[in-house]
Amino acid sequence: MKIFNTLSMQKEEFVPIEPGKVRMYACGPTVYNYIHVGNARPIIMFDVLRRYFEYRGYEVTFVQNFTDVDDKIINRASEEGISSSEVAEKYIKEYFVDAHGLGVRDATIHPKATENIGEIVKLIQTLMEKGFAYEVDGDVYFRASKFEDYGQLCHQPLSELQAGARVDVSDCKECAVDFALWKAAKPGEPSWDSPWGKGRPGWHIECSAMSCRYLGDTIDIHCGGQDLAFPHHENEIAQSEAATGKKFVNYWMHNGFISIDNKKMSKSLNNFFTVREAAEAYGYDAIRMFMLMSHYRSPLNYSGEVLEQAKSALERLRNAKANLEFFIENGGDSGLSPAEEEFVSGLDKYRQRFIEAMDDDFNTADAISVVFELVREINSAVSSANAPSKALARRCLDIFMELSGVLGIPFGGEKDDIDPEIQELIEKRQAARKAKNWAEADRIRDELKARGIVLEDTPQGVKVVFQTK
RNA sequence: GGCGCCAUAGCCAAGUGGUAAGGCAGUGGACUGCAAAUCCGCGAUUCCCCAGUUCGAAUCUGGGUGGCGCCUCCA
Repeated sequence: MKIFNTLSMQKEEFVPIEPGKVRMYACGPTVYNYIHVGNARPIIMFDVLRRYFEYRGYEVTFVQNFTDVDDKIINRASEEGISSSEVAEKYIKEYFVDAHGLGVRDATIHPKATENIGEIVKLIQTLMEKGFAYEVDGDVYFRASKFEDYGQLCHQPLSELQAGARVDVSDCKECAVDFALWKAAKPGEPSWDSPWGKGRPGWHIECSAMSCRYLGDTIDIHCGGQDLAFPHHENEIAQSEAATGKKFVNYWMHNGFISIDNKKMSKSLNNFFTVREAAEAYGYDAIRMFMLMSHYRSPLNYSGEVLEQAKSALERLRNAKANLEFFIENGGDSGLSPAEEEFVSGLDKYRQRFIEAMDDDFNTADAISVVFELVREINSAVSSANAPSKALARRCLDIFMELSGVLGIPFGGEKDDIDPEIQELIEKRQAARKAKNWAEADRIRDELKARGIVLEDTPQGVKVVFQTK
C-alpha cells in the first residue's frame, strides 16, 4: 500500500508501527456551526481510509477530536446568549446528524478538548521544563526557534516563515512564529486552573495531547485538510516531538480543497454551503458520491451540475443492486451452470484491479471506475440470460456489495414493505395490462410514480423501485 | 517575497515513458403495448502552448501562458 506523505512529498510504502494495526488521528471540527461541504471532504475521505484498512485486514484505532473550546465558540455563545458548552454540545449533535447522513462511521474515539485539560496542562509543563515554552502574563507560548526541525512539514525554513508572518503590533511573543499553548482567561470566558493562572488551551496543543493520550507518542497516520498543514500540523509536530523526543507521526495525509467558482470554500470568504443545505438540494448520498469520484488530493469544484452528475452516476449503481435483488427473489431455481461458475470466478479480476487502485494512495476515482465496469459486466450477464438464476444473482451481488462497501457507496435504507394500498394499485394495473387497457395501466403507473414508486415491467414480473432522495 | 499545486472530450474525472479508464449529458439500434431499467454502437489522431531528451511523451527536462492554495482563523 502506498500513501502520499506530506512530510516527504512522495508516495511511500505503508509500514505500520505494529504489524496488522493502524493508529490514525484526524483533526475534527471546531463546533460552532454546521459543517460545510469543504469540511465533509476529509470526513468522508478518512472514513474510506479506515474502511479500506479494515478491508485489508488491519485493526484500526481511529481518533477524531472535537475542538469544543475556542474563540469562535465563545463568540457564538455570546451572540446567542448561551454558554459555550451549550454551543459546542449543540453542534456536536448536528455534526453526527451530517456525518451519519454522509455514511460516515463514528470514530473509535471522539475525544473533546475540554475533557483533556489535565493532559494538556501536563504537556505544557513538560515543554516549560525543557525550555520550549515561556510565559508572558498568564499566556504561554511555544518557542519555535528552539525546535530545530520547525518548518519540516511546510518545507520552509524558520527564517522564511518569519519573513512571511504578519506582524501583530500588540504582540508580546519573542518571535512572530511562536504560538500560544495556553491563553490567560478574559472575564466571562470558560477557564481552567493551571500553573499560569486561569486560562484555556491554545488550538494546537489539544491535538498533540489527545493524540498522545489515546494513540501513543508515535502514531501511523495523522490527517486533515491541506490548510491545516501550516500552522496547525507543523505546530503539533513541534510540541509533541519537543516534549517526547520521539517522532510524532509517520504519515501525514492532507486532502485537497473544495472550491466554488474556483475559489476555496471557506468560512472567512463566506462562500460556503453547509452539508445540510447541499443535502436538502441533492441528498447526502450525492455529496458522498461526488467526493468518491475524484482523488482526495485533487482540487474539487462544487456546483449544482456536478452534484446532479454524481447523483445520476449513483443511480446506475443503485439500479444494479435493485436488479440483482429482484432476481434473487424472482430468478430461476437452478444452481450455477459450469459456464456461470466460470463467469463468477472471472469477476475476481475486478476485485484485483480495485485493490490495486486503492493501494495506490487510495485512488477512489480509479476504484469506482472498476466498480462501474463490474456493473456493466454483471448487468450484461444477467440481462442476456433468459431466466437468470437466483444463485447467479446472489454471487454477483456479493462481489458488487463487497467492493461498494469499502467505498461506503450509499444505497439508502432497506427495502420498504409495499403497503396494501399500493399493492392493490399494482394488481389493478396488471389486470389492466392483461386486458390491454393501456390508458388505465399508464395512468396507474404515473400515479405511483408521482408518489415515488416506479414500476418496471420485466419478463419475470413487475419490479417495484422506491425512489430515494 | 518564500513554498506548493493544477491544466485531459460539452461537463466531471483516472492514467504519469509504450500509443487515451470510468461517470454524466447527447445520439443510433436492440428489448418493451408504450415506458423504465438494461445491453450493443457512436465521441479526444489527441491530453494548455513552444522547444528538448527518447526508437517512442499526455506522461521526463527547460521555457512560456492561464488558474489555485499555504505563509493569518479556516477541512
